Amino acid sequence: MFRRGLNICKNNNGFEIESHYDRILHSCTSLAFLSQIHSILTTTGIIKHSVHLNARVIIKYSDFLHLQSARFVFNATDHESSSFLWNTMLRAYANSGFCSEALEFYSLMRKTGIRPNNYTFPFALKSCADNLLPTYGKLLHSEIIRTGFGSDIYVEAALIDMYAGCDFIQDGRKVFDKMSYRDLVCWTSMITAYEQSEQAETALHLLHQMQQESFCLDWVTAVTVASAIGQLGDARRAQSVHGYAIRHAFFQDLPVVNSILSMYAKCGEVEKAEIIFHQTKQRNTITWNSMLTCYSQNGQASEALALFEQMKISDVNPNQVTALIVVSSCSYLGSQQLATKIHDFIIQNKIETNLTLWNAIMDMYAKCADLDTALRMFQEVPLSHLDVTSWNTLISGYGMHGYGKEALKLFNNMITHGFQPNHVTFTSILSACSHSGLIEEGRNCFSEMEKLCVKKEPKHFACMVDMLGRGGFLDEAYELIKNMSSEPNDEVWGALLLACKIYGNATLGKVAADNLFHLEPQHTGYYVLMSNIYATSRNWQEVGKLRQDMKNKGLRKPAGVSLIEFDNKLHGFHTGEEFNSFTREIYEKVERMVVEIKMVGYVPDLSCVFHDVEEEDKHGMLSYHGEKLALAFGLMNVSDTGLAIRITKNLRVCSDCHLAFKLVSRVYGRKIIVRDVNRFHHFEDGFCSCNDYW
DNA sequence: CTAGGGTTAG
Repeated sequence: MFRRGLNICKNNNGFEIESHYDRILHSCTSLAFLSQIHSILTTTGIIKHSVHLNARVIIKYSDFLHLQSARFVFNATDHESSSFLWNTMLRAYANSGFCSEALEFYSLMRKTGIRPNNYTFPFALKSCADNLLPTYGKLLHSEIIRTGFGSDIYVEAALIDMYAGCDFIQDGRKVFDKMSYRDLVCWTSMITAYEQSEQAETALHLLHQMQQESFCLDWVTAVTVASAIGQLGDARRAQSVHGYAIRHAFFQDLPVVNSILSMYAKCGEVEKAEIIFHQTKQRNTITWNSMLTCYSQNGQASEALALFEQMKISDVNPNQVTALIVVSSCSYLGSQQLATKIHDFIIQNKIETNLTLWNAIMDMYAKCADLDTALRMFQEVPLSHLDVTSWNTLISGYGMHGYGKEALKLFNNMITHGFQPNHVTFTSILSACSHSGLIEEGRNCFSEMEKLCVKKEPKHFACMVDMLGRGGFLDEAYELIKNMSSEPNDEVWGALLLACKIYGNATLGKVAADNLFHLEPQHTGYYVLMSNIYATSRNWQEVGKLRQDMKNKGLRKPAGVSLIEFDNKLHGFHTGEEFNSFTREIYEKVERMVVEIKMVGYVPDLSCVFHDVEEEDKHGMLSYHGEKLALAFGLMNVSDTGLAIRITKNLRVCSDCHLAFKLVSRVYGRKIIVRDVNRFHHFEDGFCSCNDYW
């Protein structure tokens, strides 16, 4: 009935039929419905008479990523005569990301003798950018000039995008400069090109020029500008973009909200990002991910994980990006229970795990003291599918746990299997050697760097200085620094300073410290280290001087926090935690703990106390160290004695706590795993896996 | 009758 009615109509007025179906196709939202319409159009023969409807069906199929059906429609048409349907098919390929198909199709078009026009080139160019084919793009450029379309504004804009996409910003700029007329889109394209290649200042400079030519930003430009300012981390200019967006009512557009949210995140303005996040009622996955990133990038990993719990019960679905952020937050916190939970979530929600995410999960397990799982994941992937990051992750994981020999084996395996190591590989292997005291092996690796074509960077020297310094080769370490080809940085001097602390070498320590105070005057850790060196030699005068120096500069010792997982939650303990009903019990436990380990020979190591306070106060301050509170909490709550008590600390564990933990592990018969900023310590029966070498 | 610039992660 339906069909006959249409046929009657068609006989009366063919044009009306066409626009009728055009409307139906336009509002078509499912592939099944589209196929139905398509078959009606074919059997009635309506489609034969309308080039326009053919084009509409092709585009519609490509919207559903059914390029085969689209191509089928194209092939059935009489397309020899004009370039219109060719352009449509090319558009279908290009806009759906089928870049190589698009380019193949373009060359077929040329071979068939169809002349490209101003509509053809933008689509062909787009496929070069997405496909990173600068050579082909340049070829097209000369063809564009030859065929006389070089000053079509759409073609020029596409050229700029193509060059930008292929990382040839300068060639894009040449096109831009030659344009006789530019509209807002061209300006935005050029500005985006600079922003994407991390030339934020140039991007903003161009924006300024654009405004002088009386163009106003639209919401797309605003997004790009927000991104550029985020790159610079300029909180003042961030505020002004925010204001501009509000004044021009761009805040209706979610992409603008998201880009401003992440701009604030990159400027370290967590509170402002939070306000925007809470004000936004219609959030999408990007909104959530931006806020998660904000927390994770600003050192608030626990907040990120808490937000993730909220996201789970929201109506928005986490994706691969979400997984990456959450996984890296968990790596930072080092909680094994959470690691398993997050991994399960990824599997249950069928989040596609590419190699990047796979490596991140491996890293999470390694940093949550579950090396076995990390290794299993590594072995699950065929060798040919692994990348350098996979190897680096495992090498550094083994290194952190003090398995230097295994790390070296992995490193050698990697070379044997023909993988090209990079700068991260050497940082990992050198620090692995350092943690295990494998000095000779470390020296060998270091000297092999040139042969393996990896440039020696300051951080590699820092690893070497750390390794030699811990091993007691202070002079060799200092010589290495003096012979560096580039200027030694704070990491290098920091490693030397640490070694001087271990060996109580105040003279060399002062050399390192003076360099550090010059390079990083705001970094409190170095003042603390140097004054610890003075404190060890009871040079209270110098300790006082340094402390006054810090006071004058308004510096404070960073707050140490120790995290312990219990009941699927993380509990944080700060040094000098306030006394309340909850902590009272814990303090009492610490007191009992100290009494018990004193019976097996514990003598508090007072050198860890920074301030030169009265001796009896010092005892008090030591027992209030966050890691001791966390340990007491663990002893009270982790009732399964076969289970290790796991603690993560944001600073280095101090030597007093290290000693206390060893003794607690013996007296209480408990395994304790501590991750500090540098490495893992596995305490068991009075010993630590680091062999007191850390 | 067909075209272009955009947000998160790494």
